[in-house]
Amino acid sequence: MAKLAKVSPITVSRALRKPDAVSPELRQRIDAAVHKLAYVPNLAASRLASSRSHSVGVIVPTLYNVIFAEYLRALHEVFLNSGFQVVVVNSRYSQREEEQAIRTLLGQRVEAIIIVGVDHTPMSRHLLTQSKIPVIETFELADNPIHINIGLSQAKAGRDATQFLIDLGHRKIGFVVGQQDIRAAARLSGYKEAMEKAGPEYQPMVTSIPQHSSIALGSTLLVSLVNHNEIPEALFCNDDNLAMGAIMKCREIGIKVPQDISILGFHDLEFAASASPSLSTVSTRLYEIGKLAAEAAVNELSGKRLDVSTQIDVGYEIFARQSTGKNKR
Amino acid sequence: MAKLAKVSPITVSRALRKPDAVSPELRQRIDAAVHKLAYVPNLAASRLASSRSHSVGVIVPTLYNVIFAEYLRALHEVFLNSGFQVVVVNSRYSQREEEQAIRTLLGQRVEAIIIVGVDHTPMSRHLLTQSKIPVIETFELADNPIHINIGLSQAKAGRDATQFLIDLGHRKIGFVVGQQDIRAAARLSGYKEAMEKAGPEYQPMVTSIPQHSSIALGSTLLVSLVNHNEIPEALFCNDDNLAMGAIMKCREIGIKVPQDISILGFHDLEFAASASPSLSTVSTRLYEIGKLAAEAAVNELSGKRLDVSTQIDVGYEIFARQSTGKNKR
DNA sequence: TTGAAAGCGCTACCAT
DNA sequence: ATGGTAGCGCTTTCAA
Repeated sequence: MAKLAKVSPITVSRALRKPDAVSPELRQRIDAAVHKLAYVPNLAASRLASSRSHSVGVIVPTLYNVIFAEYLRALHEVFLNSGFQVVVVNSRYSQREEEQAIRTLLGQRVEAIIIVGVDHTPMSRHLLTQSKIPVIETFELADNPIHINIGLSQAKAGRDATQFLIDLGHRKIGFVVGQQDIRAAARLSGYKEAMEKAGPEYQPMVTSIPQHSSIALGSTLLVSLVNHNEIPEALFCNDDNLAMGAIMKCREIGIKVPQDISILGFHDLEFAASASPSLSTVSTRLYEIGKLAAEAAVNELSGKRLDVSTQIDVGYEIFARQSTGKNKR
Repeated sequence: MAKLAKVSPITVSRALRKPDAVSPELRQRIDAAVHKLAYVPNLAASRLASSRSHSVGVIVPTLYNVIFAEYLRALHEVFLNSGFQVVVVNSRYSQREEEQAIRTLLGQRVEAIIIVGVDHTPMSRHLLTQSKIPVIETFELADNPIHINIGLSQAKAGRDATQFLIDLGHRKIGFVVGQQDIRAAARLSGYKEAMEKAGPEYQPMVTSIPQHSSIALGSTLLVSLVNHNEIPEALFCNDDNLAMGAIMKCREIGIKVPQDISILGFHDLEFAASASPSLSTVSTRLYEIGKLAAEAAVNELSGKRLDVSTQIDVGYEIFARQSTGKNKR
């Protein structure tokens, strides 16, 4: 490469990184050679020599549904604008794979890690703590954050969501979930707490099929509910995908929403507001979490270490739309 | 690190990569030091020295909806099982960002690239061609594949889908699309071709809002259709997200599907079969494309270069479900 | 503005 | 089974 352009390697390096520092003639010779050879600098060598990777790592539990879409969008927007490449790794809801992902990302010397959740294997925690890079844990609130933590109390959200259904006059309230990740378990515990507090006639009913969440799974879950139990007066679904599927299955088999059954989702995914009936749900501010997380990372990296708290509770909000209503039974 | 365990660096390297090649005592000393320091080998150095990255690059146009979910799932399954790390990069439907993604991935010396689509900037093509690694272009059929190509004719699928609606007796058939990527344009051209061939009373009606596809956008598009035109007898939606949104909006405003309007989607996404009414759509075998692509890459990399064609047409299939029916108007 | 020398942290190769 | 040597392809530092 350097030979083809008849310059020294260091000049090539400079021409590629700061073209202004090189004379026009040389730059042109180099550009020609670069193009001719389809030369792409070896990032491994570059990273090794400069000990900068210009990349950040993002770990999400799934790429197979739309739950983290807005979150990822926010992360991409902020990081790309700040000159960082975003490496997305999918832990597939497995702490083992999450630990593997952390190793991979640290091995790549990403300059920050944004990770969903606050529960990790002891080894993961250890790796993250020792890594000396900014670590942003998101979506939940940690008792003991590794570093920066931006999220909301999933248990509290679950409790309030359940109370919202109780306040509508419902007693038989079911909880519906696919594979039970940690945040689902927290919401479930909030649900149980609210039910217990409401009185003995509020019996928890949990329906679960351990598969990754999807609209189709929501339909399947509703069918299994219909087959096995009496139909509850209200359903608290672990996410909007399940809620949407449940609504559609209700429609198909003639159960009216919300007259016969109230259905409440979680996350306020893109389709919730435009569904028919529109979906009542708990907004978790997915975009905002991503934006704050990325900004926190960028701030840390620029050394600006702002005076903001290391833990941010973004809260949540219950949107009462058409899929829930007062108990009429 | 090596000093802490009092062994040579090369022994550390061996202990980490093939523990069996090292005596138990040393291995133990090394493991202890590794853990104590939370040591993670620098992949940049490893890659540089070994010129192996053990990773493959995947470029998709979006991570913000569910279209590529099954495809990604298949890729992950095959590659992880074969010992490759999967690096997913999002080109956000931009050829410029796609070229950037290619540079990044080649810079990382990924061992193969799986990329959605067959249209790239000349520079992208050049980089890919010169890279000497397996390149798998997916979803479309190329006249001139860079290397391996697994997909289907989007134009033909669009034509047949339109013909399917024509055969149901519909004349006023609309085409609905969000942001117009290349595959959407191909399907649109197929639609126009079928309409033209059907006769002069078949006037193409295209409704488009250049935003990324979502169920919500489908609702919005249907509203704009209602506001601006007479309502068509049938709607060919560029993907199931839009179709789903359109169906829900129809329901909301009292248009009966399929009695008043037939709605056809594309891709057979996870929710299509369980929607209510269930969604007629064109299955594009998302999982199969991903699986074949990953297997082709793994084969190439293992030198087994099988005797299979370098281009595979996986075809497509029209699923006539409940959202389409004979024209009753 | 350009280049020479040194070294980033690993692994391949060859010894022992 | 273990280690010494060299070198991967860049960038940093210092000189010219």
